[in-house]
Amino acid sequence: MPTHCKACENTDSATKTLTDRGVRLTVLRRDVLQELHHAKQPLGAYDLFDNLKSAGKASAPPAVYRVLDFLVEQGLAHKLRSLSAYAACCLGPHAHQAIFLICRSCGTVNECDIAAPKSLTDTAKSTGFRIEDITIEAMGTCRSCTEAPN
Amino acid sequence: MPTHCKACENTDSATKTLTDRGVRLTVLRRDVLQELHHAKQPLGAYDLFDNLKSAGKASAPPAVYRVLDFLVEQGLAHKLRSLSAYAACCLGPHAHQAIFLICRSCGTVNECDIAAPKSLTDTAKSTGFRIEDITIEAMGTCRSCTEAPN
DNA sequence: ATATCATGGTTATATTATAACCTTAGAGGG
DNA sequence: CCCTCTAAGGTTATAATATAACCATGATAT
Repeated sequence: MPTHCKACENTDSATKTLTDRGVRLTVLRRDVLQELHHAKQPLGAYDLFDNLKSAGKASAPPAVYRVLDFLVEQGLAHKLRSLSAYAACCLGPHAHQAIFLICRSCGTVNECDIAAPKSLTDTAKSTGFRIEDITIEAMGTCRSCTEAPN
Repeated sequence: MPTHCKACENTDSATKTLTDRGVRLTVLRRDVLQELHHAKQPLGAYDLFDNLKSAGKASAPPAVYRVLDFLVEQGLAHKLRSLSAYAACCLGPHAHQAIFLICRSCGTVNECDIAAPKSLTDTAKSTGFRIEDITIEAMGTCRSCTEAPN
Protein backbone atom coordinates (compact mmCIF):
# COMPACT_ATOMS: atom_id res chain seq x y z
CA MET A 1 0.00 0.00 0.00
CA PRO A 2 1.61 3.25 -1.16
CA THR A 3 1.79 6.23 1.09
CA HIS A 4 -0.40 8.29 -1.19
CA CYS A 5 -3.73 6.60 -0.90
CA LYS A 6 -6.57 9.00 -1.53
CA ALA A 7 -8.94 7.03 0.71
CA CYS A 8 -6.45 7.08 3.55
CA GLU A 9 -5.95 10.77 3.10
CA ASN A 10 -9.69 11.27 3.31
CA THR A 11 -9.81 9.19 6.42
CA ASP A 12 -6.97 11.19 7.93
CA SER A 13 -8.67 14.43 7.12
CA ALA A 14 -11.96 13.27 8.61
CA THR A 15 -10.05 12.02 11.60
CA LYS A 16 -8.51 15.42 12.05
CA THR A 17 -11.94 17.00 11.91
CA LEU A 18 -13.11 14.84 14.77
CA THR A 19 -10.09 15.63 16.86
CA ASP A 20 -10.60 19.32 16.24
CA ARG A 21 -14.16 18.96 17.43
CA GLY A 22 -12.97 17.43 20.64
CA VAL A 23 -14.80 14.26 19.79
CA ARG A 24 -13.15 11.01 20.66
CA LEU A 25 -11.72 9.10 17.80
CA THR A 26 -11.39 5.50 18.79
CA VAL A 27 -9.68 2.72 16.92
CA LEU A 28 -12.96 1.09 16.00
CA ARG A 29 -14.39 4.32 14.66
CA ARG A 30 -11.33 4.94 12.60
CA ASP A 31 -11.36 1.41 11.26
CA VAL A 32 -14.97 1.68 10.17
CA LEU A 33 -14.40 5.03 8.55
CA GLN A 34 -11.35 3.67 6.76
CA GLU A 35 -13.33 0.73 5.41
CA LEU A 36 -15.99 3.05 4.12
CA HIS A 37 -13.45 5.28 2.46
CA HIS A 38 -11.76 2.37 0.75
CA ALA A 39 -14.97 0.80 -0.48
CA LYS A 40 -15.93 1.32 -4.10
CA GLN A 41 -19.57 1.05 -3.14
CA PRO A 42 -21.69 1.60 -0.09
CA LEU A 43 -21.32 -1.15 2.49
CA GLY A 44 -24.00 -2.77 4.55
CA ALA A 45 -23.57 -2.87 8.30
CA TYR A 46 -22.97 -6.59 8.11
CA ASP A 47 -20.44 -6.23 5.31
CA LEU A 48 -18.52 -3.95 7.60
CA PHE A 49 -19.04 -6.24 10.50
CA ASP A 50 -17.81 -9.29 8.63
CA ASN A 51 -14.70 -7.50 7.41
CA LEU A 52 -13.84 -6.09 10.80
CA LYS A 53 -14.60 -9.40 12.45
CA SER A 54 -12.24 -11.25 10.13
CA ALA A 55 -9.56 -8.76 11.04
CA GLY A 56 -10.26 -9.31 14.72
CA LYS A 57 -11.42 -5.74 15.05
CA ALA A 58 -15.10 -5.98 15.85
CA SER A 59 -17.07 -8.01 18.27
CA ALA A 60 -20.71 -7.94 17.27
CA PRO A 61 -23.22 -6.00 15.17
CA PRO A 62 -24.22 -3.48 17.84
CA ALA A 63 -20.70 -2.14 17.94
CA VAL A 64 -20.75 -1.49 14.23
CA TYR A 65 -24.19 0.12 14.29
CA ARG A 66 -23.10 2.39 17.09
CA VAL A 67 -20.10 3.54 15.15
CA LEU A 68 -22.17 4.07 12.02
CA ASP A 69 -24.67 6.17 13.93
CA PHE A 70 -21.80 8.17 15.30
CA LEU A 71 -20.21 8.74 11.91
CA VAL A 72 -23.52 9.78 10.38
CA GLU A 73 -24.16 12.14 13.24
CA GLN A 74 -20.74 13.68 12.75
CA GLY A 75 -21.39 14.11 9.05
CA LEU A 76 -18.58 11.77 8.03
CA ALA A 77 -20.81 9.12 6.56
CA HIS A 78 -24.24 8.79 5.06
CA LYS A 79 -26.87 6.17 5.26
CA LEU A 80 -28.34 5.29 1.89
CA ARG A 81 -31.83 4.17 2.68
CA SER A 82 -32.54 2.83 -0.75
CA LEU A 83 -29.74 0.35 -0.18
CA SER A 84 -29.73 -0.05 3.58
CA ALA A 85 -26.05 0.72 3.28
CA TYR A 86 -23.49 3.27 4.34
CA ALA A 87 -21.00 5.39 2.48
CA ALA A 88 -18.24 7.71 3.58
CA CYS A 89 -19.06 11.30 2.96
CA CYS A 90 -16.88 12.57 0.16
CA LEU A 91 -17.80 16.21 0.46
CA GLY A 92 -16.29 17.54 3.60
CA PRO A 93 -17.34 17.00 7.15
CA HIS A 94 -19.71 19.90 7.55
CA ALA A 95 -23.38 19.20 7.80
CA HIS A 96 -24.80 19.42 4.34
CA GLN A 97 -27.64 18.35 2.15
CA ALA A 98 -26.32 15.54 0.08
CA ILE A 99 -28.05 13.99 -2.83
CA PHE A 100 -27.20 10.59 -4.19
CA LEU A 101 -27.29 9.09 -7.63
CA ILE A 102 -27.16 5.34 -7.17
CA CYS A 103 -26.55 3.03 -10.09
CA ARG A 104 -28.66 -0.09 -9.89
CA SER A 105 -26.30 -1.91 -12.18
CA CYS A 106 -22.80 -1.28 -10.87
CA GLY A 107 -23.77 -0.04 -7.43
CA THR A 108 -21.60 3.03 -7.51
CA VAL A 109 -22.87 6.13 -5.85
CA ASN A 110 -22.37 9.71 -6.83
CA GLU A 111 -22.73 12.16 -3.99
CA CYS A 112 -23.74 15.64 -5.04
CA ASP A 113 -23.70 18.74 -2.96
CA ILE A 114 -26.89 20.37 -4.09
CA ALA A 115 -29.30 22.31 -1.99
CA ALA A 116 -32.69 20.96 -1.06
CA PRO A 117 -35.28 21.82 -3.66
CA LYS A 118 -36.76 25.22 -3.02
CA SER A 119 -40.25 23.87 -3.50
CA LEU A 120 -39.62 21.51 -0.61
CA THR A 121 -38.29 24.13 1.77
CA ASP A 122 -41.10 26.45 0.70
CA THR A 123 -43.74 23.84 1.40
CA ALA A 124 -42.20 23.11 4.75
CA LYS A 125 -42.10 26.74 5.64
CA SER A 126 -45.68 27.44 4.61
CA THR A 127 -47.01 24.47 6.55
CA GLY A 128 -44.89 25.17 9.58
CA PHE A 129 -42.94 21.95 9.24
CA ARG A 130 -39.46 22.07 10.72
CA ILE A 131 -37.13 19.98 8.58
CA GLU A 132 -34.44 18.16 10.51
CA ASP A 133 -33.10 15.74 7.99
CA ILE A 134 -33.54 15.24 4.28
CA THR A 135 -33.08 12.10 2.25
CA ILE A 136 -32.76 12.51 -1.47
CA GLU A 137 -31.77 9.48 -3.49
CA ALA A 138 -32.14 8.76 -7.16
CA MET A 139 -31.94 5.16 -8.32
CA GLY A 140 -31.08 4.65 -11.94
CA THR A 141 -28.40 3.66 -14.36
CA CYS A 142 -25.09 5.46 -14.74
CA ARG A 143 -23.60 6.35 -18.08
CA SER A 144 -21.08 3.55 -18.28
CA CYS A 145 -23.63 0.92 -17.37
CA THR A 146 -25.99 2.31 -19.99
CA GLU A 147 -23.29 2.20 -22.62
CA ALA A 148 -21.76 -1.14 -21.67
CA PRO A 149 -24.54 -3.22 -20.16
CA ASN A 150 -23.48 -6.47 -18.55
CA MET B 1 -69.57 3.26 8.96
CA PRO B 2 -71.30 6.00 6.96
CA THR B 3 -71.56 5.79 3.22
CA HIS B 4 -69.45 8.89 2.78
CA CYS B 5 -66.08 7.78 3.95
CA LYS B 6 -63.32 9.72 2.26
CA ALA B 7 -60.87 6.86 2.60
CA CYS B 8 -63.31 4.43 1.06
CA GLU B 9 -63.95 6.83 -1.77
CA ASN B 10 -60.24 7.04 -2.38
CA THR B 11 -60.01 3.31 -2.39
CA ASP B 12 -62.89 3.06 -4.84
CA SER B 13 -61.34 5.60 -7.11
CA ALA B 14 -57.99 3.82 -7.05
CA THR B 15 -59.81 0.59 -7.62
CA LYS B 16 -61.48 2.02 -10.68
CA THR B 17 -58.11 3.13 -12.00
CA LEU B 18 -56.81 -0.41 -11.80
CA THR B 19 -59.84 -1.80 -13.53
CA ASP B 20 -59.47 0.78 -16.29
CA ARG B 21 -55.90 -0.30 -16.74
CA GLY B 22 -57.01 -3.85 -17.21
CA VAL B 23 -55.03 -4.86 -14.15
CA ARG B 24 -56.54 -7.42 -11.89
CA LEU B 25 -57.95 -6.16 -8.67
CA THR B 26 -58.10 -8.97 -6.22
CA VAL B 27 -59.73 -9.00 -2.82
CA LEU B 28 -56.39 -9.04 -1.06
CA ARG B 29 -55.11 -6.09 -3.04
CA ARG B 30 -58.22 -4.13 -2.32
CA ASP B 31 -58.07 -4.98 1.37
CA VAL B 32 -54.48 -3.80 1.64
CA LEU B 33 -55.22 -0.62 -0.24
CA GLN B 34 -58.22 0.02 1.98
CA GLU B 35 -56.14 -0.43 5.11
CA LEU B 36 -53.61 2.03 3.82
CA HIS B 37 -56.26 4.57 2.96
CA HIS B 38 -57.84 4.32 6.38
CA ALA B 39 -54.59 4.56 8.28
CA LYS B 40 -53.70 7.89 9.83
CA GLN B 41 -50.05 7.08 9.42
CA PRO B 42 -47.92 4.90 7.21
CA LEU B 43 -48.13 1.23 8.08
CA GLY B 44 -45.34 -1.30 8.21
CA ALA B 45 -45.72 -4.48 6.21
CA TYR B 46 -46.17 -6.42 9.42
CA ASP B 47 -48.75 -3.98 10.76
CA LEU B 48 -50.75 -4.67 7.64
CA PHE B 49 -50.10 -8.35 7.92
CA ASP B 50 -51.22 -8.52 11.54
CA ASN B 51 -54.42 -6.62 10.80
CA LEU B 52 -55.31 -8.69 7.78
CA LYS B 53 -54.37 -11.86 9.57
CA SER B 54 -56.69 -11.05 12.46
CA ALA B 55 -59.46 -10.53 9.97
CA GLY B 56 -58.68 -13.86 8.37
CA LYS B 57 -57.66 -12.10 5.18
CA ALA B 58 -53.98 -12.77 4.82
CA SER B 59 -51.89 -15.84 5.10
CA ALA B 60 -48.27 -14.86 5.50
CA PRO B 61 -45.87 -11.97 5.01
CA PRO B 62 -44.92 -12.73 1.40
CA ALA B 63 -48.52 -12.20 0.32
CA VAL B 64 -48.50 -8.74 1.85
CA TYR B 65 -45.15 -7.81 0.40
CA ARG B 66 -46.29 -8.91 -3.02
CA VAL B 67 -49.37 -6.75 -2.81
CA LEU B 68 -47.35 -3.80 -1.57
CA ASP B 69 -44.91 -4.13 -4.44
CA PHE B 70 -47.84 -4.25 -6.80
CA LEU B 71 -49.50 -1.17 -5.35
CA VAL B 72 -46.26 0.78 -5.43
CA GLU B 73 -45.69 -0.28 -9.03
CA GLN B 74 -49.17 0.89 -9.93
CA GLY B 75 -48.58 4.22 -8.25
CA LEU B 76 -51.30 3.69 -5.66
CA ALA B 77 -48.98 3.51 -2.70
CA HIS B 78 -45.57 4.70 -1.67
CA LYS B 79 -42.82 3.15 0.32
CA LEU B 80 -41.37 5.52 2.88
CA ARG B 81 -37.82 4.37 3.28
CA SER B 82 -37.13 6.50 6.30
CA LEU B 83 -39.83 4.55 8.12
CA SER B 84 -39.75 1.20 6.34
CA ALA B 85 -43.46 1.74 5.96
CA TYR B 86 -46.10 2.20 3.32
CA ALA B 87 -48.72 4.86 2.66
CA ALA B 88 -51.54 5.13 0.19
CA CYS B 89 -50.86 7.67 -2.48
CA CYS B 90 -53.12 10.63 -1.92
CA LEU B 91 -52.33 12.43 -5.13
CA GLY B 92 -53.86 10.50 -7.93
CA PRO B 93 -52.74 7.29 -9.51
CA HIS B 94 -50.50 8.65 -12.19
CA ALA B 95 -46.80 8.12 -11.81
CA HIS B 96 -45.43 11.17 -10.12
CA GLN B 97 -42.55 12.49 -8.11
CA ALA B 98 -43.80 12.63 -4.59
CA ILE B 99 -42.06 14.26 -1.73
CA PHE B 100 -42.80 13.48 1.89
CA LEU B 101 -42.72 15.52 5.03
CA ILE B 102 -42.68 13.05 7.89
CA CYS B 103 -43.26 14.19 11.44
CA ARG B 104 -41.02 12.38 13.90
CA SER B 105 -43.37 13.18 16.71
CA CYS B 106 -46.86 12.30 15.53
CA GLY B 107 -45.88 10.18 12.59
CA THR B 108 -48.15 11.87 10.11
CA VAL B 109 -46.96 12.26 6.59
CA ASN B 110 -47.63 15.03 4.17
CA GLU B 111 -47.32 14.04 0.55
CA CYS B 112 -46.47 16.87 -1.79
CA ASP B 113 -46.56 16.84 -5.50
CA ILE B 114 -43.46 18.77 -6.32
CA ALA B 115 -41.08 18.21 -9.15
CA ALA B 116 -37.62 16.79 -8.61
CA PRO B 117 -35.10 19.53 -7.93
CA LYS B 118 -33.74 20.92 -11.15
CA SER B 119 -30.22 20.71 -9.81
CA LEU B 120 -30.70 16.96 -9.45
CA THR B 121 -32.06 16.38 -12.91
CA ASP B 122 -29.36 18.66 -14.31
CA THR B 123 -26.62 16.73 -12.57
CA ALA B 124 -28.06 13.47 -13.80
CA LYS B 125 -28.26 14.76 -17.33
CA SER B 126 -24.75 16.13 -17.36
CA THR B 127 -23.26 12.92 -16.02
CA GLY B 128 -25.35 10.71 -18.23
CA PHE B 129 -27.20 9.15 -15.33
CA ARG B 130 -30.66 7.84 -16.19
CA ILE B 131 -32.95 8.38 -13.23
CA GLU B 132 -35.54 5.67 -12.75
CA ASP B 133 -36.85 6.40 -9.30
CA ILE B 134 -36.47 9.22 -6.84
CA THR B 135 -36.85 9.16 -3.09
CA ILE B 136 -37.27 12.48 -1.35
CA GLU B 137 -38.18 12.45 2.31
CA ALA B 138 -37.84 15.12 4.93
CA MET B 139 -37.93 14.09 8.57
CA GLY B 140 -38.82 16.77 11.02
CA THR B 141 -41.53 18.15 13.24
CA CYS B 142 -44.88 19.35 12.03
CA ARG B 143 -46.46 22.56 13.17
CA SER B 144 -48.89 21.10 15.66
CA CYS B 145 -46.22 18.98 17.31
CA THR B 146 -43.96 22.01 17.52
CA GLU B 147 -46.69 24.06 19.13
CA ALA B 148 -48.09 21.39 21.41
CA PRO B 149 -45.21 19.06 22.26
CA ASN B 150 -46.09 15.86 24.11
C1' DA C 1 -6.68 8.29 43.24
C1' DT C 2 -11.11 7.84 42.30
C1' DA C 3 -15.61 9.07 40.58
C1' DT C 4 -17.82 9.68 36.28
C1' DC C 5 -19.15 8.85 31.90
C1' DA C 6 -18.48 7.61 27.14
C1' DT C 7 -17.33 3.57 24.65
C1' DG C 8 -17.48 -0.99 23.45
C1' DG C 9 -18.46 -6.11 24.54
C1' DT C 10 -21.92 -9.61 24.85
C1' DT C 11 -26.17 -12.10 24.40
C1' DA C 12 -30.40 -12.33 22.84
C1' DT C 13 -33.99 -11.02 20.03
C1' DA C 14 -36.91 -7.84 17.23
C1' DT C 15 -38.02 -6.23 12.74
C1' DT C 16 -38.03 -6.19 7.87
C1' DA C 17 -37.82 -8.80 3.68
C1' DT C 18 -37.32 -12.61 0.39
C1' DA C 19 -36.38 -17.43 -1.65
C1' DA C 20 -38.39 -21.41 -3.30
C1' DC C 21 -41.89 -24.17 -4.29
C1' DC C 22 -46.70 -25.53 -4.55
C1' DT C 23 -51.86 -24.62 -5.21
C1' DT C 24 -55.68 -22.17 -6.87
C1' DA C 25 -58.52 -19.57 -9.68
C1' DG C 26 -59.47 -16.46 -13.54
C1' DA C 27 -59.04 -15.30 -18.59
C1' DG C 28 -59.13 -16.68 -23.17
C1' DG C 29 -58.95 -20.00 -27.04
C1' DG C 30 -60.96 -23.91 -29.01
C1' DC D 1 -68.34 -25.54 -22.05
C1' DC D 2 -63.96 -27.33 -21.12
C1' DC D 3 -59.15 -27.04 -21.28
C1' DT D 4 -54.92 -24.68 -20.95
C1' DC D 5 -52.09 -21.10 -19.55
C1' DT D 6 -50.75 -17.85 -16.42
C1' DA D 7 -51.15 -14.54 -12.73
C1' DA D 8 -52.02 -14.56 -8.01
C1' DG D 9 -51.69 -16.21 -3.66
C1' DG D 10 -50.50 -19.92 0.00
C1' DT D 11 -46.89 -22.04 2.68
C1' DT D 12 -42.56 -22.90 4.90
C1' DA D 13 -38.36 -21.57 5.87
C1' DT D 14 -34.84 -18.39 6.31
C1' DA D 15 -32.09 -14.24 5.10
C1' DA D 16 -30.90 -9.55 6.11
C1' DT D 17 -31.17 -5.56 8.88
C1' DA D 18 -31.39 -3.49 13.37
C1' DT D 19 -31.83 -2.87 18.36
C1' DA D 20 -32.66 -3.88 23.54
C1' DA D 21 -30.57 -4.62 27.72
C1' DC D 22 -27.04 -5.17 30.55
C1' DC D 23 -22.15 -5.49 31.80
C1' DA D 24 -16.95 -4.36 31.44
C1' DT D 25 -13.46 -1.20 30.43
C1' DG D 26 -10.87 2.68 30.05
C1' DA D 27 -10.33 7.80 29.38
C1' DT D 28 -11.05 12.33 31.80
C1' DA D 29 -11.34 15.58 35.23
C1' DT D 30 -11.01 17.13 39.73
